[in-house]
Amino acid sequence: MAETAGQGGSESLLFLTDEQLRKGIEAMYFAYRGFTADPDRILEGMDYGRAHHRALHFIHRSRGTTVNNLLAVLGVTKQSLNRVLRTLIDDGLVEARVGRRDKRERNLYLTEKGSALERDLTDAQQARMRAAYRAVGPQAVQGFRQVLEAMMDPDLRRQYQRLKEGGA
Amino acid sequence: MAETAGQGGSESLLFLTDEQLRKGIEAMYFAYRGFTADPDRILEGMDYGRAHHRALHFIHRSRGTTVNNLLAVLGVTKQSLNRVLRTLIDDGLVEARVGRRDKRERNLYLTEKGSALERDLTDAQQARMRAAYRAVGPQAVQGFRQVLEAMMDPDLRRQYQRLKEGGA
DNA sequence: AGTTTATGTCAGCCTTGTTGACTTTCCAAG
DNA sequence: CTTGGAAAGTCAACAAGGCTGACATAAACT
Repeated sequence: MAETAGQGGSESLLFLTDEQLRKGIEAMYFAYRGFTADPDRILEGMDYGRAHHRALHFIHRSRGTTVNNLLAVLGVTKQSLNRVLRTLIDDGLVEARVGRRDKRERNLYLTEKGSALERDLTDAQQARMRAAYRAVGPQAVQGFRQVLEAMMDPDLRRQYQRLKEGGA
Repeated sequence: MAETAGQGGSESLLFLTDEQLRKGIEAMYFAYRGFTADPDRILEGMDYGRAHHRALHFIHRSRGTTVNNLLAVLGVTKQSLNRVLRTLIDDGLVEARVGRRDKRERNLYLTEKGSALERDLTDAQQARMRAAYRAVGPQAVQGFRQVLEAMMDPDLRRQYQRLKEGGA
């Protein structure tokens, strides 16, 4: 019953049952724990946490981005971000240059030290993902990305797509 | 150079580039926020949070499970779980029956009230996932699940697979 | 009888999120 | 040139949900 896929009509819709959706939910939960496990392991012992990782990631991703941009991407309050950013700047991982056009803005850059940590964290996280990708092949990876994108809130999807292109 | 895909040999491996892996990481991050957004919305205002949702979910999923089992699935300390479980029991959402064979164990069940809340939360979360699944089709969903499963820690993958079957 | 297991609980700490209030700096429009 | 609003920073207080360590009880196992 329910041969893999590819009939003509409505695809049998067996993949939309309550049970299948539950499995998807659980898969998402367990996989996310794996997803964060490796960087968390590196961070513990340092004075940093997952929030610092996220800041480093997105500053690396959009060099010279402003605080406001970062707030929009991360979806936290400026007080919450500031606590994290403060320590990263004080510890010399992030540099905040006064904006050239608009001097109210701060353009954020990773220092050498910041880049080094970001690289370590990303390497760890990518290693797991690379192994998973390799294990399942490009076809499955494409499906993975499609489903994730379809699950995002529209605002976040826009943020996500903006990142894929270039741009600070 | 580097035409799309599908040569004979090793699939060109373009899907394993740093950039592709980074996109995957970001997709995971943004999608997870969407994944939790709807139940969180329901919970806020009640005295409960995401931790209560998880407990309700897995108690529903494995009726009569023990505290120890739940601890293993959730991967938190008993003190942390107890805080959550305590309120759920006191509020009459969860019933803890003394084990029949081993009286040290507590078998956990949802009450009517607990089931009702669990259903609301799951409905909200499933709605988003159903929409996403429907938008991308069964082929993509299969890939989605494959990648997630490949990303899990081995222990968690075992937990996950155990849930798929039956069993308390 | 003594040990181990399952559970519960007290106390205290940390990270990371929140709100609210207030300041400084600076751009831009009137 | 003044004034309103935007960008950023900061202080204080609080909440959720993790954590550790210590200790208590009941039941099972040896």
